[in-house]
Amino acid sequence: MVFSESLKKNNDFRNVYENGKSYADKYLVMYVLENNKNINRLGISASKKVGNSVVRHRFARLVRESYRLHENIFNSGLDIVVVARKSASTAGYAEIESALLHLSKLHHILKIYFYKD
RNA sequence: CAAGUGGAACAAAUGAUCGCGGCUGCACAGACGAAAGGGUGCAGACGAGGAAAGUCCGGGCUCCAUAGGGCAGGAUGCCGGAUAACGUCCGGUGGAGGCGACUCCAAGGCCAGUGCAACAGAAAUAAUACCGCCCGGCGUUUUGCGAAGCAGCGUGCGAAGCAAUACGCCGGGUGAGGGUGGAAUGGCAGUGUAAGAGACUACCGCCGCCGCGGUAACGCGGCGGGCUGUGUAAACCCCAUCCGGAGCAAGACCAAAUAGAGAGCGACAGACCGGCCCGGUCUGCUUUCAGGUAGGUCGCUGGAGGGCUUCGGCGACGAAGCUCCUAGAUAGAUGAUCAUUCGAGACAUAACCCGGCUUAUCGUUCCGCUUGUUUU
RNA sequence: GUGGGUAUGGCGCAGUCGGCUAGCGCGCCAGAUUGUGGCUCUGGAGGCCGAGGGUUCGAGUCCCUCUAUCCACC
Repeated sequence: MVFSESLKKNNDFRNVYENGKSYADKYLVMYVLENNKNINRLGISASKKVGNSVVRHRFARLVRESYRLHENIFNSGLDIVVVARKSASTAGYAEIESALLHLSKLHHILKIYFYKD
């Protein structure tokens, strides 16, 4: 990913949870906070309640792939945390991708020309 | 062909594009960082499992502790072997199930001791009390006989007595009959007896001794004892064997920071001692050392490793030769899209490494064996 | 990675050394009381003790495997 890196520290996650804004739908919860840098940082979280290791890893890959393929239309300078809900355990790529883009629109973090389509 | 049984292997496949991880090679910049270290691009081959899971056992490895021995605690538990080790595996013994192939068994010791055995039952381990059965004595009831006697005259009544019967009491014999229980003094049949009893006898069981076979567990045979309560040790316990503790966030190295120690500097600044200078102390500056946080590196994958052949062994396994090398992340790499095929793809993601066990699981293929049916 | 706890009526908890039909409080239902409701009194229903095996004559209790959940330490 060219413009982004991943969110690593527990303190970073904590900061986004406490100070960021959140929207949610059936599959995902998305927290967003401006980080005053010129890159985005993406954090993915899935608790043990969602499923076993295979399910959680697959969720993380689907989110990462969805973000990677649409990276160029995101605004920069954001910390984004995506949390899995329980129904995400059975979701495929198409559902996760549409959910991610839908929540991004609600956050107004996509570049302007995307909305003209 | 059907049903079954034991074992082994595989775990959707192929192609294209984009993307991820470390490795190798080449190129670029020598930017980032105090240092340790590292960056970017291109190419190449490689990149999770049979259980990677649960963390139930065992070992390697690392650090700590440790003269030697014992106690406590824990684990294991038929015998022999395999192994680095095991609670695993192999072979055998005994028992249970199945027509069979075959499967299953925490399978040492309740004649070392202690504890427990509700309810039911006469009684739950202490001995025989209770009931029963048998014998004898006494008393009473009923029936029969009935000398004397009475009525009376081919008979009837009938005290004592005798016999039988039933009940009660006393004394003795007997030993499992009491049907309740998971378990009742070995079982069953007969002899025997007043009634009975291993009291005696045959068979089976049990215990002891001897012989033979086997490394052993144990098996087979013979002789003897008439014979001792049962269950529970996944109750305490006894016996035998084994076990030091912690865990890769182990541990080692580099090392900003921040405590600390030493040396140097009076060139500079401040404070204190002092009337002032010199001098001294503290802060300071430079430097060395110790220390180890953030961060980084190693540990980190070539190993009790896999495959094939030969040899030894019933086998687990061992030996020799040839050959192969196939993840190593550190917030944690396998995904997305398209196309084709089939039966429409289960369970489930390495985290120091191995050997097992247990549990989950869509299916596919192969081999051995058993039983039944049909055909020849 | 290591170690430990809990699971019992709808809820919160007892259940001893294995032994009779598993108890307690709150709640629920019915009745009594009251003009009505509450309080009170009386009676009642509701459990296969997380799941599956095993040991035992007998298991909520003992042993094994599994499931869920909670906690502690590095």
